Amino acid sequence: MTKPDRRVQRTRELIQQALIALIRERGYDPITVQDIVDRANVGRTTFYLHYTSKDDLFLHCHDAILGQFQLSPHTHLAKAALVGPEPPEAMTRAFQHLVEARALLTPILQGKDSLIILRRIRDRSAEEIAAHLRNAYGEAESRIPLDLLASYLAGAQIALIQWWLEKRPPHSAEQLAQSFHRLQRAAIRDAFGLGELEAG
Amino acid sequence: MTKPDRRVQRTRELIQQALIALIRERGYDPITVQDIVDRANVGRTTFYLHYTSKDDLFLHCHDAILGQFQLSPHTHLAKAALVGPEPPEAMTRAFQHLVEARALLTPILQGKDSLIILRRIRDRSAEEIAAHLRNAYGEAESRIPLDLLASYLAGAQIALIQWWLEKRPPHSAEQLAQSFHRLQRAAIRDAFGLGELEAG
Amino acid sequence: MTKPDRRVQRTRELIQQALIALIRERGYDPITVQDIVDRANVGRTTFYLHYTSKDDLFLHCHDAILGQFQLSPHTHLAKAALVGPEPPEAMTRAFQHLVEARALLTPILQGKDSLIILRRIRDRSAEEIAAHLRNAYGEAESRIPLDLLASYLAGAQIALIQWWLEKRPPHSAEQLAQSFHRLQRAAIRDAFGLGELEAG
Amino acid sequence: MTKPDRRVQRTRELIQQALIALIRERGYDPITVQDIVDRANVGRTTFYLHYTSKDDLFLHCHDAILGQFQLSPHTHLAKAALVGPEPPEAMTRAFQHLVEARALLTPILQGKDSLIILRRIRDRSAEEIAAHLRNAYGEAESRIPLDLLASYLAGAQIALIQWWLEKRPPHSAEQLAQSFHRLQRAAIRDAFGLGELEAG
DNA sequence: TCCTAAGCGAGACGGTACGTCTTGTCTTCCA
DNA sequence: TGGAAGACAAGACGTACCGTCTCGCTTAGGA
Repeated sequence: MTKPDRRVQRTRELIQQALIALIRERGYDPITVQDIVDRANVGRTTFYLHYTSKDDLFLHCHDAILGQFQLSPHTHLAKAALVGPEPPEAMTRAFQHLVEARALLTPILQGKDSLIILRRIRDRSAEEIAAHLRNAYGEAESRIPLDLLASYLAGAQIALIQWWLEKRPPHSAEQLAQSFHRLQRAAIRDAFGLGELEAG
Repeated sequence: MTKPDRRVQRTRELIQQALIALIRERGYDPITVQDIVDRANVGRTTFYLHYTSKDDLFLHCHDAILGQFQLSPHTHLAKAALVGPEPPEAMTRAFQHLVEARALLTPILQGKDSLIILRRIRDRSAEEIAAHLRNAYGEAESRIPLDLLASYLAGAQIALIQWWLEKRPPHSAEQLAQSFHRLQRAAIRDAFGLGELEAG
Repeated sequence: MTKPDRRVQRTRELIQQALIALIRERGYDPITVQDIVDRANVGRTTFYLHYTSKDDLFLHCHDAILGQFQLSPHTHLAKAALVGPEPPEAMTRAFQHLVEARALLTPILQGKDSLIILRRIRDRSAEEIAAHLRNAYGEAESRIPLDLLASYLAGAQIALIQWWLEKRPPHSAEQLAQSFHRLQRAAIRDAFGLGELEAG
Repeated sequence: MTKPDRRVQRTRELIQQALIALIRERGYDPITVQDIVDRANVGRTTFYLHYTSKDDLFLHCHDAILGQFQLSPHTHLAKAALVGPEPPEAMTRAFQHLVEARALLTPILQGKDSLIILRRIRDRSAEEIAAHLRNAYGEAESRIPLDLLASYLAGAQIALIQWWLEKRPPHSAEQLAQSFHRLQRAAIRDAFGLGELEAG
């Protein structure tokens, strides 16, 4: 049996919070391990005792980061949500939330070192979408392989968010949500042959 | 006036070819400047005389790389191409070409350092798509902001290629082309309200 | 009053024996505190409870080590012993003993960290020699300051032993003893003006 | 052919001088490689380009250090020098020089890390003495193996210097020289059976 | 045809960060 | 309640690259 050892937990949190704080200040790439341990008031060795590298630490922070992307396929891809051209309220709120989280997200979306987590977000997102579609519509019904479709949707979603946060186009969160909703709906309808139920 | 000096040109080519060759062998990230100059039989100084960094050199190689992504919106998003559910032949060929170029592309798509060029490919792709749509359909006609739509399509395209080359799912190039074509068509039809012309 | 506490004694012995054993195996320098506590089946804290450092422990082991240098001035510098050119039997035995103790002594004589104990052996040896000479001949009789003479003899003795154990010249223990005896005798005779009693 | 490259020579001198200066200030042991490169205004890498460790550097400084021990067997063990009880003038001067060099020598004689160079001084000294004796008196003439005798004399000499510089006894340089001379003379006379030519 | 400036190979250099190692302290928990 | 277990802060270590720098050698292209 391993004892949880409250100290260990505390140390890890100190280190993770130090990283998050530093990312907000200067972005991810220029941060060094020394910066992190200085900020966390922790010995260099201790850092390597818990994480193998800065990237490894970063991956272990993904809960703090993934949580920012609050786009759950269960709500924004629910069958009911895809009927009309209006996006579910939750999606609009999610896009609004992204703006607020920009300080943390921008450095992550831009830094080259954070590519790993971006990839992970994308893959996890694709998996969730695929699972949801398989569940809600059934694999066999689709004219397009579900894994392909999921990858398409997940990639488009990430790209859209990246584009919006980086390029800062003048579109509002509502507009974003609506456009994204339309495009998703079109893709899924096409895949499952749901026809044009209304003009939109 | 600067004289072209054939030697300068030759040196740059040596360096670029050295990089391309090394990428094929081990991927992009682990390559060091020293590796490149050793391979190119060139002095370290000479390298920095022409390029400011490995990334800078990489960007100057982008012709050699961008050329591999032979997806031009002028052909695969042409109005005529979007009528039926069958992808234009050129698109199928482009996907087939990607498989052949896998040895070069995979390290680039995966390495974190190559994020820059990936971003550049994506942005340039988005610009081309936007220009094409503006030209072919007119900005005003769209229910979705054209820049947003272009970003969506470009992101989805890159993600799909990445997914296909990395995960190596069992779908053929033809299948890829067809699915991708359907999804693009659905998005554009939805944006421009072209209705369901046929069952597909 | 502190209780002797047999456990404390036991722990110290465990630690000391661990050190001695490790010295025999790999020499002194590369041993770490962690090595010692692992070998002794003792907690790190416990070690520092009894000794302040590896060197400190080493000094507390000196009985186990000093005992190997069985050269007592009371016997090998006794007035009677210095009459003839033949060394006292005890001295020959002492040199023979050194060969047997080589496994333990060599790492100590060579390791840089063991300089402390070597210095201590030398100083103690010099003190003993000085006390003996003062006692046997009287301070005033010497043409050479007794502390200087003692230091000279002690230094020469250590050096000879070091040289013999390290360089492994082909001379036998008997030869060593005889030569060393002659040289000591010559030094003391010169100091106290005892003339040439015989040809030797 | 290797070019000497004046820069390399300069760098090495900078580093060596930095070490010597630091030894004078704080002794040898507590100096770190970083201290040295800081003082020498040299990159850490550069240090390791020329020397493998602090000790290695130290050994390469031995000319600067060995020179302080100006006791050449050719003068202080010359046949002529051993006739009378008075030490050659050069020996007295050498001992006087040692006092002046105390600031540099004391840290070296005491620090545990400098054991290496001390050993080297001792060995080289022994070799020189052996060579001189072999040359001046002939190997066969000695009742004592010459290498043994040389080791004895060299060890005694180092020990005496160490004792004098460390313990700072009230004896003058002249006294030291005289005593040391007598003892050496006695040892060599005994070895080569030169009898007592005079009372001394 | 020479000669003179540029391009170049070679590699030393200062610098930054890395991941590892050992030390001595401090905490927790068990017997 | 003392000791084993081991987390921890501190900081030196030797390595890997970086981008800059001198140093001569080669090699045109204009005189």
